[in-house]
Amino acid sequence: MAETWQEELRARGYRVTPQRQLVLEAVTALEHGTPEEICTEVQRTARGVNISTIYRTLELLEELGLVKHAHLGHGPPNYHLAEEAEHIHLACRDCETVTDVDPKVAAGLAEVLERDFGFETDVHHLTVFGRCKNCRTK
Amino acid sequence: MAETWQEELRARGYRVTPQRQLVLEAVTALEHGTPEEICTEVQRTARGVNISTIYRTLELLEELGLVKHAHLGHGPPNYHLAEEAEHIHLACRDCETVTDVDPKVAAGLAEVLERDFGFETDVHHLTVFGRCKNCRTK
DNA sequence: ATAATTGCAAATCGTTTGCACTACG
DNA sequence: CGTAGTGCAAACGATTTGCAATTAT
Repeated sequence: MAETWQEELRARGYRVTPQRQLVLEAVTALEHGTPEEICTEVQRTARGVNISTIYRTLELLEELGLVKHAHLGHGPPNYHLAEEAEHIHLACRDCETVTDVDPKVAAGLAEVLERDFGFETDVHHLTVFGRCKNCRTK
Repeated sequence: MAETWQEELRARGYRVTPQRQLVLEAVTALEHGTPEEICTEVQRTARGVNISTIYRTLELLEELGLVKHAHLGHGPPNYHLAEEAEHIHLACRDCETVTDVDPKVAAGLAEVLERDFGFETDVHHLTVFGRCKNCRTK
């Protein structure tokens, strides 16, 4: 970890602001958060922060490769740290919870798609919809 | 084909309207259409049809099990006939095209998720993001 | 006839943008 | 000090809703 993200920001001519720190902390804390949820989390410590700043900051952090997002069903996108991006999402259609699982489980799929269709799979962006263990046993 | 969808509609107390016929035809014709696209297609034969009717009708047709939808990236959802739902989507992040492939390719994945996580995979709802053959060779 | 369905316009939700003001470097 | 970043309010695109007029049964 030679370079902190703050240095990385400055090196690219961006500035380190409290808002940006807070957004990154919120993404870390929430693990899977929508812009709205991240905004609420940020506002717990800094009431004045505007939702548009959240959007702009998430875009920036994603450009820097610090966070990533995935689309889980209808709703707004879901942000998480890039480091923790190495997983695929299991989205339950009933209880709406998201479970992270090792991308290994999709290795076979990716291989077939590569071989048969020349398709390069974006594994970390993969979301599998279905029903989780809990909801099935009800 | 003992029961037509028209009979099915009436049996449930719904009515068969030209709008509903047209929406179903449009979904059939487009294969993968957003509400907006379906609306445009419908309006080719019936100018007056309102977009809100399209939404209401798609919801109804989905409830009846005639059509299904999937979420492909950011944009609006994508509707297709339920009969043709037996495929998974490969969504290219560059050219935005969608390729349908046999759900068999995901059989292994579904099996692992079932065994290791008790998760029931909604195979027809599966969308794999990545880059298609075409875009990769550019 | 009469209840379901539609068209329309307004409301809503998530997201983006223009701009004057603020604050990082 | 100068420019990047912010808050705010207004614009935006997709979707939903209330309601009066229309239409399938």
